[in-house]
Amino acid sequence: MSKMHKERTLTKNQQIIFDLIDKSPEPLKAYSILFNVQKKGINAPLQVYRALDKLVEIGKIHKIESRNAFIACHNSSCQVAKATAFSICEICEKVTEISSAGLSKYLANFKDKDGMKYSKYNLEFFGLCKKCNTR
Amino acid sequence: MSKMHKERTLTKNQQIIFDLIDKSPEPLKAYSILFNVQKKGINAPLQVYRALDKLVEIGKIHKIESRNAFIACHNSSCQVAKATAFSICEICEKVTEISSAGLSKYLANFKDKDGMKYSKYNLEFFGLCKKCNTR
DNA sequence: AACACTGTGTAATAATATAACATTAATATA
DNA sequence: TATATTAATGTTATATTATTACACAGTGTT
Repeated sequence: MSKMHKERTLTKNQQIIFDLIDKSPEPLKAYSILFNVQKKGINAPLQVYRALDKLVEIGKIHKIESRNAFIACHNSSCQVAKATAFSICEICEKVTEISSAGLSKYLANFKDKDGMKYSKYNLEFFGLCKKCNTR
Repeated sequence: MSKMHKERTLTKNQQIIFDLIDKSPEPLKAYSILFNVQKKGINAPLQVYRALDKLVEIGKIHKIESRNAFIACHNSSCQVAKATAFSICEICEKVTEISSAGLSKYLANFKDKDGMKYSKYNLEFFGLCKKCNTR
């Protein structure tokens, strides 16, 4: 077997919460997640936040900071949450993860005035999605 | 008089809150602002949030989304909050607004897979600042 | 005057997130 | 196997961030 990505086994709570986010067509908020998993035995905000923290840490989901919401990672190249870019529609709130080799290369190599490089970034673009743009 | 940037006159609350943020060496959170301006007659969260919203809207301050904090704009070229970039030190939490013509040009012209351009963006870089990096 | 618009003041509450503590499960390694 | 260690869980309480709803004041129209 070749040296491939180590698939971490999720714990029960992590799996429940990841499944929910992964199936969702839109970013989910922590308390909306909570309400949706209460039937599965997850009762408290902290249980949700702990799973979310870990899932973000291992790159299975991303947090959309401007919306306080979470989305599954659909970018096979980002095993860790260190370089994220999204487009956000200001009308319908549709969020899409951007995977552009050019963009990620540009940002990963970006240096500030002092020549400083950074280990992580998060970029959120805002505008109108195709559908909302032509309405 | 030439066609220069129209300096909007801030209202009393807006001015009080802008002054506080503008003098601060670090991003300020809404409730920390509230505590600091109570002696000036601003008593309620909503008064703070309303001023913050307006100040963000007219580009006098920016919100650091990942920190829920507000910083004065020190980038003369951004009269409106439509294209922002920051570096954030993960140790000391120092936040600096990045003004790079190259970066802003690259991002302003960025098109996604569908050729879609976006009207706004917010970019947050994370890493260690110079000081923390050499400690 | 009547209207629209923007901002203010206040109280109440909603939404987001963490602290603190006790317990249990999983992993590692002696 | 025992035991030490780390990671995850469960629960209660609480802190932090942000908005809703309503009454009113100032300013500039028409």
